[in-house]
Amino acid sequence: MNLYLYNTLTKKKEKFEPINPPYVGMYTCGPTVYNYAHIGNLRTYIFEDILKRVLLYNNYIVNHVMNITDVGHLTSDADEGEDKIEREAKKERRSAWEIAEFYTEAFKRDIKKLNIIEPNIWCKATDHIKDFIDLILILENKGYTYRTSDGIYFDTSKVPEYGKLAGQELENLLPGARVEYNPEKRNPTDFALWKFSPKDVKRQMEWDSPWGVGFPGWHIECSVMSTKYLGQPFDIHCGGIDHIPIHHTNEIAQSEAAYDKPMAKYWLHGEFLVMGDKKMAKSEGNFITLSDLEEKGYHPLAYRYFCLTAHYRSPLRFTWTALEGAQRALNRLYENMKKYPKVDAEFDKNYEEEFHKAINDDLDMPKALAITWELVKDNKIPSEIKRTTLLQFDRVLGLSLDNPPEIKIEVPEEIWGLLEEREIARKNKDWEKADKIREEIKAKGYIIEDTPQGPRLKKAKPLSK
RNA sequence: GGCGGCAUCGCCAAGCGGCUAAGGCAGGAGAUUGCAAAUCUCCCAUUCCCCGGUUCGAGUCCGGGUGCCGCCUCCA
Repeated sequence: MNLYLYNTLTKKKEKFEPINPPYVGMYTCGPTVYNYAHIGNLRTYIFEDILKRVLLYNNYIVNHVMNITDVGHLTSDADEGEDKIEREAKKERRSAWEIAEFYTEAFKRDIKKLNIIEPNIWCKATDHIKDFIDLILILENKGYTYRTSDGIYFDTSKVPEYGKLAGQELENLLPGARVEYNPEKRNPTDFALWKFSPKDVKRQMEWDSPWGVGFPGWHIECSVMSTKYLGQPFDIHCGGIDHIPIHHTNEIAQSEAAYDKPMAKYWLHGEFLVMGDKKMAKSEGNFITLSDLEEKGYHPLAYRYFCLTAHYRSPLRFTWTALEGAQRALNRLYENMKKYPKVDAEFDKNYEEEFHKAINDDLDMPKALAITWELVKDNKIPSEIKRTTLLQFDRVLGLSLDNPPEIKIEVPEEIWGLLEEREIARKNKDWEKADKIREEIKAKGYIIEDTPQGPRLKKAKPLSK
């Protein structure tokens, strides 16, 4: 079955044809590890995971590379401002290296909880300084660079196609734009390849280079590491939609200038998660982390399910009610799965084909989920077949349908006491007292479900906002 | 100022010119329960922001409004 993907480069849905089938090289821009990821960041990684799983489902052999930006990402793309990692280190009174290490681990924990398959290769920027310098040297030899007082810059006017990914013309960037003006730059879109360490402050992360002590620019990192591990051109490059106009545009400029061939064949971008009507962003101060969700009693996979209800190229509006809905829907899938007998059976070919068609149509996960529900509700399909078919779907959905996670909650001693008291009242058919205790427990944030096996506790969830 | 996108049930959200406008959540009715919860069954948009147009046929294409968002600062 053909796979179709929307390519930002051509602005069209295209038939996916890897350069060297059945191998697929895929590079996804990883996190800058100066803080926890928020669920908006994580939406993109979920989208990329779905993409990868769909490729695997189509029997491609995927080599997935993800970078960790642990140096060089400044607080402004105008190449002003501080290095994000160093700034955070100062704030937390830890070394830059510790900060990077700490948030890298936090990130890896998050994606694990979301059932995101780990990349085949993780690469850290600080492990590739020599490679960055090598590429800058190539660019320098080809005349693409120039020196200013604070670094080595890439001259974007030397690239006729500059901005092709974003569809932006150089000339249109000036008027009204909120660009910090750097008088030493030849063009407003020029960007730093290598930045010199400031004279007055000692940086924690800095290296020698042919141009002086300093650190690499952000964009060079992805250009170098993607090509190093995947060759050039490689098949797929992904990232958030925000990377189109600058980061990916600059990657393309560098890589194609250096090697005179396309950087990647397909460029895919995930849309934003929005909060109210605004995007979720650290700078907007409206961000929520995965731990925030967990603290409220939501499972990370409920968030994954929530993300699957929207197409990756549409903005998705986050509300607590919508997340609650996702959690409930997912629980229902789990409940259904538990009922089905665990015996070997062939999956249902018709449903599988429908599902396959949906995911191959530019990852139409909302459709795929709709098909999933149709199957669950179809009483013409025997339950053991439902089970195997759903497990087949779960190779892409990644919702752990075969092994539903238990939501662990911490219950204080006090609640256990009340619960016991209520059970005694119930045995004595003192319903009034039992209901009163139930109310009391509810007031303390827990909901009781009486089952034939005894009472079960759940954390009450705030539905507001 | 430039570029791009979006407006579909109370909420989230599919749909990309043609069967009766997916699906989930919420809501309603019933089964179950001491009552609940959970679970199960059934019901739940003659209509797609507004106005024109193209077409045998439009939520889907075109033109014009209105409202909103993103990017051109950092961002997934």
